[in-house]
Amino acid sequence: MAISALAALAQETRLDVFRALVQAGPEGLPAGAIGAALDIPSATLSFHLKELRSAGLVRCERQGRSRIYSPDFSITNELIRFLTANCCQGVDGAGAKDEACDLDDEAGC
Amino acid sequence: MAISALAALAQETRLDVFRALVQAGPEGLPAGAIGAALDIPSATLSFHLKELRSAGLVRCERQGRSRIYSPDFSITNELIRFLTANCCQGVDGAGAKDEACDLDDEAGC
DNA sequence: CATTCATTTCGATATATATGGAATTATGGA
DNA sequence: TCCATAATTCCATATATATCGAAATGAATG
Repeated sequence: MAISALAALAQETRLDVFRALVQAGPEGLPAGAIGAALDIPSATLSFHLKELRSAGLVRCERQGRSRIYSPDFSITNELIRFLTANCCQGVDGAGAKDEACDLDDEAGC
Repeated sequence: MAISALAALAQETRLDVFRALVQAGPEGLPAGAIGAALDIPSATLSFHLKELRSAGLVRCERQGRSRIYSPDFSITNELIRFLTANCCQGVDGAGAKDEACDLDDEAGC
């Protein structure tokens, strides 16, 4: 599960779409509205929505000629639990430095 | 930041490597030991370690002829904060269903 | 039933990622 | 200096992802 959820969110457009749906709340949004708001061509949007859907991050229901997409938080919550357990090991990590990650700190390595 | 961290973890081999490092703790592990433990060819491993490094998820320091990799939790912690804020919106989501995500629930959509 | 509107699928194309053998670059001894 | 070891880079190759116009599907409506 973790991999597919991570992969689904690891893409600019898709993350934008998902966040828009989170903002919209449980009511969700019709595909067209998402595309209009984020300026994404319909074919592209459809591709990404399918991706989000198959990762279980969004649900979809028909309403007239529209399709209403809405966020499903169960997977994100699982993901957060997974990351906390497997990738942090209780380490609370103080205050998240804002480094540029240049690859050349630590010089020689 | 979120995108690159998500992308770095959204890959089986890389997630395995990162988890191994988390398990190993702050002491870290030499590249060779990781490769041996997970049975990954050196070139492949090197590729993934670079990827993890450029996402800021691991640090690396020389020690003799080895290179010791260790987990850096600042980014994962940031990531968790990000997901909580942007992808959950306080919704606690009860108990994470374990559905198979077949794409064909909800029938027609 | 023809038309319009919302959205998806198809299909062509471009780009990015993953894999791993072979060559290369350190580094620590004998 | 020469050799073995540890790891990286180089390179060719395979596979997966992203993009988006055009065609197809499906529902509402006159």
